[in-house]
Amino acid sequence: MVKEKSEKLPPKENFSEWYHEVIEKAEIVDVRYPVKGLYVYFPFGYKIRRYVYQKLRDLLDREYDEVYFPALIPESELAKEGEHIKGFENEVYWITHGGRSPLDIKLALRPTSETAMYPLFKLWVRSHADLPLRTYQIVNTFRYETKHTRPLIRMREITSFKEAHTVQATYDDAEEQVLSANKLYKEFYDFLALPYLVIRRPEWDKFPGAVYSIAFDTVMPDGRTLQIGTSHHLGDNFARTFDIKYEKMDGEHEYAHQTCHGISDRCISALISIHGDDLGLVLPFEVAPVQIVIIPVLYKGEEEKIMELVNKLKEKLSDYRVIVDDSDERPGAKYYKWELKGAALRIEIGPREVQEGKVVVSFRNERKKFSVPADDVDKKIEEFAAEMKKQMYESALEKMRAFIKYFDDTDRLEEWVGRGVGLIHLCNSEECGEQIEEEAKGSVLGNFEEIPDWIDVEPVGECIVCGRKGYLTAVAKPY
RNA sequence: GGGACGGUAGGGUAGCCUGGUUAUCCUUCUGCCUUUGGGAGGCAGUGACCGGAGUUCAAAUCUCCGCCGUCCCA
Repeated sequence: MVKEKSEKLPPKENFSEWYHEVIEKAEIVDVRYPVKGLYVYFPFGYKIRRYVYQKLRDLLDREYDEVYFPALIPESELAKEGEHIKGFENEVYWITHGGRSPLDIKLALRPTSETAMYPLFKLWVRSHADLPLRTYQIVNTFRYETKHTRPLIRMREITSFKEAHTVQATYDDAEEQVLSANKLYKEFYDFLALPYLVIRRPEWDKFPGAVYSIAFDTVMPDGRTLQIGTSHHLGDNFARTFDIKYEKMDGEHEYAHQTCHGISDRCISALISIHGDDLGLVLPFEVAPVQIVIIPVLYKGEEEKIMELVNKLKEKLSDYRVIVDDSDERPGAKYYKWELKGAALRIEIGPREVQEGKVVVSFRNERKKFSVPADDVDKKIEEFAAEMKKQMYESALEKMRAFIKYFDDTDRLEEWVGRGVGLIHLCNSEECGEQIEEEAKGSVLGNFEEIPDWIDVEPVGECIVCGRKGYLTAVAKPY
């Protein structure tokens, strides 16, 4: 008889509830910190963060240098770039006092670091030989969000903002950098087995101060989209504001061109949301805090023989993050526990295995179980990890595809948006964009920068609103 | 910005209308016994009325203020 257990998660179809429960029960973040929009990473969640961001660091370290800039920005710098400050002024936290004395110049808690970094970039960049300058930092940023805050999705303190900032000589060089950043993001999200759409944000929704913005969007299990990466071409807008010039070979001075690109904690919320299932977390092997859990099935009188095989195997698997769960619980309870925590591989060892010299292996993602000779397991781990990731990616992509549908009629589009992503042809005028946002009760994410091969729609067609030339555009309800 | 609702152990809750017993139940947690191939059982134990003021012989319960949170509308 199956008893309804209170520790059971709500089903994933009930996504919002599932998400909050899994984040607490699997010990990702503690939502009980007594300030709205600020969250605490549990040790377990912080491990996931560390492994995910380690990958991001490894990718960036190929061509960027890590730096650190202060968290406080003087008002005078923050306000220099007109468009930029307009985009952020309603969400900036201000430090107005030092002790009891009011400050002469207020200090902003960085909402993002352009205006912290670029005054120094002016000093760092002197000649063409200093370019390209490629830097990144992984820091916390603050935004006074008034809309519904959500753990890892919309936070007042973004705890893990990876922001890269580059300086190039020419517009084209900077454009190349944007493309290279996109490539890097693809590698990152492929590593996490997360599918994405690469979309150019409409003019009215680009990063404040940018020439154009490209975003990576993914689709959450409820059909709403989540922006999980951005990359912006800043042209020479900031260079003119902050006077970043370089001396060319011929001795002339010219304004530099810049890009910036960011990834935040949202990559972790996507990881949890997209791969997770009714039982809890499902994580790619590489970022699972517990890659392998060994569960001894101890029968009376045979404990010693069983533990002998368990310990031998643990030794052989010492290259991985392995846990032997020999706690005083029934095996079934342990299976559920480690499934909740997203342990990628489970190995069961009981009297049968000792007798046959085999072990039972179970994949977390598809929960299939099979026997492997005990002597071979260690050599098969990489193969298992790769197989699981492939399955996870395929399953995630299949789900995303089901959320994406083309429409040539706004009524049907409206019915769909909010449950999934609508594709339409749309011209790039703001009037048509606004009209469609109103009618579809969603947001125009923008034109496809790259159309995935599984989308079988013409890239160009008649604008659904005005009939002029329109481009393939995504409309959705974003987080 | 406007409105509605809420705050009782680590989590979820009952009690509040109609003030009065040792504050209910589930879960978690600790210890012991027993058990172990998909959430076992028994016994014992730890743990709570958001803060302040007021009314009253007596406040989780009624009143006011504060703080925090959730939902809805702009």
